[in-house]
Amino acid sequence: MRTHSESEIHMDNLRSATPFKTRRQRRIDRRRRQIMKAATRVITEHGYANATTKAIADEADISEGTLYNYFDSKRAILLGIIGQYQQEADALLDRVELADGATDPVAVIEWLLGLLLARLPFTRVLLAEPWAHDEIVRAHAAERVAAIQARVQTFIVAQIDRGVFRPVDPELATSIVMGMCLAPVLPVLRGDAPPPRPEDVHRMAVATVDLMMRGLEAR
Amino acid sequence: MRTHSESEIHMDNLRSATPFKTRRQRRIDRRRRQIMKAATRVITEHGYANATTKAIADEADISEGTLYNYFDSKRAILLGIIGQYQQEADALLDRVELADGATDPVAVIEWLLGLLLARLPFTRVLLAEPWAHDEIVRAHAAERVAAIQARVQTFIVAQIDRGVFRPVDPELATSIVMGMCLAPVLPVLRGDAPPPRPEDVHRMAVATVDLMMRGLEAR
Amino acid sequence: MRTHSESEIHMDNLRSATPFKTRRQRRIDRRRRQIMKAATRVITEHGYANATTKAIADEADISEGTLYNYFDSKRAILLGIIGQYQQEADALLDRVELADGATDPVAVIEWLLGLLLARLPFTRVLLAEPWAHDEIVRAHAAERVAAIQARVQTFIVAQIDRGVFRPVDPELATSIVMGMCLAPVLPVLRGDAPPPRPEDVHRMAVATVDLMMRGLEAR
Amino acid sequence: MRTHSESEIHMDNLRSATPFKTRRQRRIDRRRRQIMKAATRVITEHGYANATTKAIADEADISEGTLYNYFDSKRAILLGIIGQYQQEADALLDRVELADGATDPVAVIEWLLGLLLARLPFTRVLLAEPWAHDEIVRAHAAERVAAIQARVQTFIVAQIDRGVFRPVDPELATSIVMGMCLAPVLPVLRGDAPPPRPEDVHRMAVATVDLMMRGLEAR
DNA sequence: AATGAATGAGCATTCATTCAT
DNA sequence: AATGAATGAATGCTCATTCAT
Repeated sequence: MRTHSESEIHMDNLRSATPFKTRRQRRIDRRRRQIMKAATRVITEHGYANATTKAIADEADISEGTLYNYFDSKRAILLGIIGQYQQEADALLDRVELADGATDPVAVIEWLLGLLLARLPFTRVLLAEPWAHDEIVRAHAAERVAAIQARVQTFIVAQIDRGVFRPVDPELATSIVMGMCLAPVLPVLRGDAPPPRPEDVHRMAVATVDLMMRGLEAR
Repeated sequence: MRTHSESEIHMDNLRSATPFKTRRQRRIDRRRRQIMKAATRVITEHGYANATTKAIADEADISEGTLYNYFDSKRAILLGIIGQYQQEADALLDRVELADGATDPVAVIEWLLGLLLARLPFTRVLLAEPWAHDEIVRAHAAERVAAIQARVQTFIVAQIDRGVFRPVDPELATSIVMGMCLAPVLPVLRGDAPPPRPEDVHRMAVATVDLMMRGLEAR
Repeated sequence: MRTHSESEIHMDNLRSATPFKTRRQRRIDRRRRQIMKAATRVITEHGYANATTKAIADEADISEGTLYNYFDSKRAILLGIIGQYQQEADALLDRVELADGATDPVAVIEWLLGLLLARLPFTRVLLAEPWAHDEIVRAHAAERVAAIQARVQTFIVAQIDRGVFRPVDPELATSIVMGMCLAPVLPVLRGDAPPPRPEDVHRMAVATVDLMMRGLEAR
Repeated sequence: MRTHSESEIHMDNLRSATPFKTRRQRRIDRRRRQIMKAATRVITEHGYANATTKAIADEADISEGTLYNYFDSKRAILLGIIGQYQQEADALLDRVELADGATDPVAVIEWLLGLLLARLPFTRVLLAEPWAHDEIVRAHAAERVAAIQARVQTFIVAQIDRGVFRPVDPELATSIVMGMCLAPVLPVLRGDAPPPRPEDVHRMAVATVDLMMRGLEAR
């Protein structure tokens, strides 16, 4: 079967153009998601380079051969995972942007931490595997991060214009703000700490926003 | 050669006891550094799991067999790299601690960014490979990060006690501060941005300290 | 394929419970026998330590990778060979034991020599490789020899009790009797002599029994 | 150094022709014996194929390079060991032959068992390694065994002629007699039993001669 | 003569991918 | 469409042998 990439494109076309999919197409989509889910679990636990196609197939409860009916290669599975995550992240950012400045910043950060944690395995794959030095994978992940960075920067600039934020270097501030958001969940991502309970996530968000807005300095 | 561990111990003894090393010991040390340097380049480019012993040997301009005269295994090379980096990082932290509160925070951050960037390949290996899912490597790296975290937290607590910092949750603040420090160099580490010039590093340090101390909020 | 041990167990269950095997199981068994046969040839010619997996695969006319679909390791192949030989040897001993004292001793020895010679390559592997200094292999082979030794000793004790044999030290006598049986075929096993024709085997058995029963002494 | 083989020959010439050796030659001989002794220990423990030149050099307390100043190759060491053993075995057989028929057969067997056991490591190497399937080693060992066999057979024929032994097939009887002599020490050679005490050796010799002369049959 | 670092061919084993059923 | 046996290139590692010092 040489038809995956084409069928992927086809699928995307269908998805954006019309909500109709053939029964066949739905079955294919279901299988692909099943495989990506299994692959995410395996990659999360062992890393992409150490994740064998056999392990992924076992986890997905299908045979190794079937894997290749739905993806061209092991790498294609990783790219699929990244693409899927991208959709969810974009959706979050859309919601934040819509709500605009009116939104409570604590709530935004809490949303973000929530997404990072809820999609823990995906986040791990997204953050850990770019270092995997596979040019294509790297490019995909870098593009993803850049997109998010751009939207955050736009938001910060808007807040400065509006006089809510002090006038700071927007680019550096964006980097630093993103670093601040990532920092509290890093130990969890690394598996060095257990996933926090919802109230912990709230505390994290409050502390992050507090530091982000007011800084460390005593006044 | 079964002598690495013993010779390492010997070396350490000599190092702490006297600055004298035999000509042989110096030759061995030189070779080990040469191999670690080559391995760092290869691992930086391809990731640990994809770095073959052949590639490392080629990069070091020696034969594959010779590699094993100086390290017991591929993993031992990675641990050697981590160990060497650790020494340099500890030295920096010692200097900062000695200088104490009197030090200009901008200078401290600049030092830190400088270390991260000067040892760019080492930093990359240290940050990227804990995800490698090799328990021993992971433990080593985690321990390293924990040590740094502890020293930063001690510093923050001291500043709070002294009334320099506001009373904030020390643990969360430590995470966030570390995230803020790491953030500006992350794109460089990922290879998505070129290494900054010294004046850029200064700008970064200033901006980081400014945000860290005063926050985003307009007043 | 991680299924060897399980499928082996499954096989055993089937074997003892019912004579039915799936088509798949039969194919697997056939392949395993094919590999063991090839390995026996290679090990016979070069010794276990010098038998490469490549040579075994070539001899079995499969690829090296396929080898590992049926055995976990090179050593597992050797253990498989020993295990298979064990079954045949046990079957012979069972038949001899059933027939009991009534049997003509010449016929028994002839049977034994026949087994050793008919399974010449297996015998060679069994006798040569215990020296291989691989603890697991050695233990397997030693256990095998001990089992045979025990049955022979039981037989000798019975004959002494029955007054057919003189009262001799049973343990030493057992060793010596086994040495006597092995001796005539040793040159063949070592490849220093061609395999004897059936009538030669008969002569050997007659001579062995004659010496064993009546000794060298002129009377 | 390309001079080993020549110096070996030279040495042999000197040895047989004259008792004088240069100081240099004596030093060389001493080193060679030292190496063979070390190699015997290592080969005994790990088998020839698993004995590394490093292990042999360590055991002999010299460097790996020095090994090659005294032997052309690893195999040459094994051949040297076999050659040395041969001299000792020949000496024993000479003594037995000289003493002739007058000798107590129990004493002869006891001597033989003693030699096999006293030179346990050598015996192991001689018996175990012929299966190593190295044609040259095999040829050497086979020749050795054939020489001993010939002398034993000559002895048996003489005893038959003299009316001491029954008229039996001399060739088969020789094999079987040798098997009988080897049998009691086999477990020791295999490392499955501890070396017997001198009184045990005597018991073995008595039992072996008893069985050998009178057989098992009750009369 | 002695050393031991350097070599590189060779080894057992793994795994992404293919393809006959 | 699904299977899983077969493949073989690639990997980390070993070790007999060489050779500059």
